[in-house]
Amino acid sequence: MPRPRSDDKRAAIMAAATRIIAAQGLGAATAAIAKEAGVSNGSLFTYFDTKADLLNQLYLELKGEMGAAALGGLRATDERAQMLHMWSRWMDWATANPQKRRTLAQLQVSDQITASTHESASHAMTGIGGILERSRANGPMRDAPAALVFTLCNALAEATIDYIIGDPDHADAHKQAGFDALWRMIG
Amino acid sequence: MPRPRSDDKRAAIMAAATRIIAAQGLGAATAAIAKEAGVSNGSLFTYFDTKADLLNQLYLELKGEMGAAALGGLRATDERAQMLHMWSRWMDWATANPQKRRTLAQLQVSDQITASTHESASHAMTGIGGILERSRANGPMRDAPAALVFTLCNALAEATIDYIIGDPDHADAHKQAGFDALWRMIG
Amino acid sequence: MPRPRSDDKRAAIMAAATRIIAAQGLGAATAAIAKEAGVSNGSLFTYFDTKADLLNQLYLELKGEMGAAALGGLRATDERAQMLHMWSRWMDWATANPQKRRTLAQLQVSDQITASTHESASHAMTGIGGILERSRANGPMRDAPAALVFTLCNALAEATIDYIIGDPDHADAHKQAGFDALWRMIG
Amino acid sequence: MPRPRSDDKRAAIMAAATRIIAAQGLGAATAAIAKEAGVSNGSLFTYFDTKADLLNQLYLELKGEMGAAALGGLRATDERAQMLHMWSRWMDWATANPQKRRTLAQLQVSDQITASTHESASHAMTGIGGILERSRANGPMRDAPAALVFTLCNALAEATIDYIIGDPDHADAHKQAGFDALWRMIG
DNA sequence: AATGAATGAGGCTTCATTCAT
DNA sequence: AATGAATGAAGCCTCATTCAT
Repeated sequence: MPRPRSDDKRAAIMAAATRIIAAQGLGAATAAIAKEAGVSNGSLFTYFDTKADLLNQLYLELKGEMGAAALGGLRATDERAQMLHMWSRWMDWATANPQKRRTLAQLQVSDQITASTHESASHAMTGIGGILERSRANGPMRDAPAALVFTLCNALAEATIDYIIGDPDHADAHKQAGFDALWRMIG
Repeated sequence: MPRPRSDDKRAAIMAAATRIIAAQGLGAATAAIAKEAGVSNGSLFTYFDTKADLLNQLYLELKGEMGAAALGGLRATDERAQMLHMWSRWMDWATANPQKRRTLAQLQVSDQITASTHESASHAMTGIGGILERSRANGPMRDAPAALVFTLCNALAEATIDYIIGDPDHADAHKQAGFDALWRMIG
Repeated sequence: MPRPRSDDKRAAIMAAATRIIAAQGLGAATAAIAKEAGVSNGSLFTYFDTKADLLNQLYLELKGEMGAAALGGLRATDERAQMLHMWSRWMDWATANPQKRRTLAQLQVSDQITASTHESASHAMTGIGGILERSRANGPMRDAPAALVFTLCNALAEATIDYIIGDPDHADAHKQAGFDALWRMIG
Repeated sequence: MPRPRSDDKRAAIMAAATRIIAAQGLGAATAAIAKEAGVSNGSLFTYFDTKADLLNQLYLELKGEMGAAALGGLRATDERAQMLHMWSRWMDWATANPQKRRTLAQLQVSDQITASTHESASHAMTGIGGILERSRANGPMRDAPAALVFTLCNALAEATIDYIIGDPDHADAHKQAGFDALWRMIG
């Protein structure tokens, strides 16, 4: 299958998938996604070989977007400030894009996502990982495996986001509380 | 008097569902579950009204079992010791029952699980919550919302478990590292 | 299968079947009928070998009851008076027992009812047939085949009943109009 | 431009349904209908949303065809001649299309047919109703409700058809006998 | 390339009937 | 005899994917 031309259409399908999956879960029919994208049933399969393929690419894209959002506007300050900045951006992106967040969460645990996709996705987090490494370099977790620290940090972020989404009126307070907890953990 | 409804059979179906879902995901066919349970296709539906019903009950059971495991053998010592004991038990259960853990994780994010089921399930965590409350009573998070603290703690546990499962050779070290992180966060 | 003893239970099942089929159609589950009869699932099959068997017996019973109702209280008067009396009783039974009527109508067209059952049922109509024969003996249809006359008469009755049920406030007028039409046809 | 939805295929499904239902009753499986139509299992559902939908459309079509058949070739003569012509056509259609007739009869009493479908179908009978109205305008049923008259007439027709189908060798005689009875009733 | 009809393999669930108790 | 659990064959419908146009 040759690379089809219209990137717009591809993007439309991705966006539609995000919306539909957020609403209906991963069981959503490809036909529903195509319709939401304003594209025909069959066209979807000229852009993605397979439903699983679509899912994997969507995962990569969302994860990448999230990572980029977290890292945007970073300036050269001390570790704590950088970390806080990143944390804040991360929370902001998640609360501003609840559908993307929700879909991403579903994809994360889906068995349709390949191991290799998971690995690629982790690259999107490299930047975050770097900051994290520097942040913990002199803290109590300095000797723990990097991946464990990263996993813990990620879990904290996800939990905080979940909590914020459930109680958006106190978003800032929760955001701060989450960060403080994080920093106590690693800083 | 007819053949009475057998608790064994119900349990067999639950166990089979755990195994099959761990292997195939929530999309697993009821027929596959029935077969694995050594029960006929239709019998499954005399024990559970619906596939969703089975899933909800399974969620409740697994969550309950996990909560009970975490709380078993608790003795009246200081908070840190209690918390550590609980943490340890929790990790042990999870690593000893990877399929249950995996299935539980899938159920947790499934949109088939009712809000009311989620609520019931949270009761299984009450005991854990109590210890957690006492543990943080004099710590840095003493003023944070209980639910947020709980969410963070849970996330830390899940992340640690995930990590342990991925690298079981150093289970004890990771378990300890996770707990230290937790304690720094709340203790 | 030996004839089971409790005629009460048999009757209860019949009555339940009448009610359930009136409400749900012939597709009604045997389990639903059993439940309505206050009898267990499996008991139904000690009274009737098969669902089709139940249906056939029910057909026979309802048809017989209807025939008997039509013929009750007949006195030796002239043909027209007898016919009118019968017609009136027939309509009355049908309007007083709408569920039986409705179920009977469904059974009449069902392909589950055997040819031999249909034949047996026709015996229940023998009495009616006799009166009909005498009524038409000197009328315009005196030379038509008896069965055709009977069929036409029956159709007229059914149609009139249908109409009465749909507009019960003018039952008597419709009853009379139907009879007059009948008498013009055969009398 | 995709393969357009084929009217032929739709018609084939309708025809197949007529045949299969005539033979097996309304319980016939959609798969059987699809197979008889030479169409895939799932294709049936691109032409009809639901089995009930198919049934309703089939009812409409058959009823319409029957009504049209009855009214074909009508000329401006007196009422009795028109009525006879119509009656004759009606009988002819029914005897020439026994499967359609049989299926139509099943549908007529099925609870799958919507009230609104029944109403639409009655429009197909409007023409017949008109002739009937003129026919009875000076007869003994001139003051009876139109619907009742129609119901009776219809019942007579159905009964006559049933009888003819059961004894096709004397079709013409029965046809005439039925009509004479009708005319005595209303003319 | 785009469209949407066509395909047919399953999936969930129902149900008549049988069977252990 | 009575009960209701057990069985497994269908049945309706959905859906990813293919294909004719």
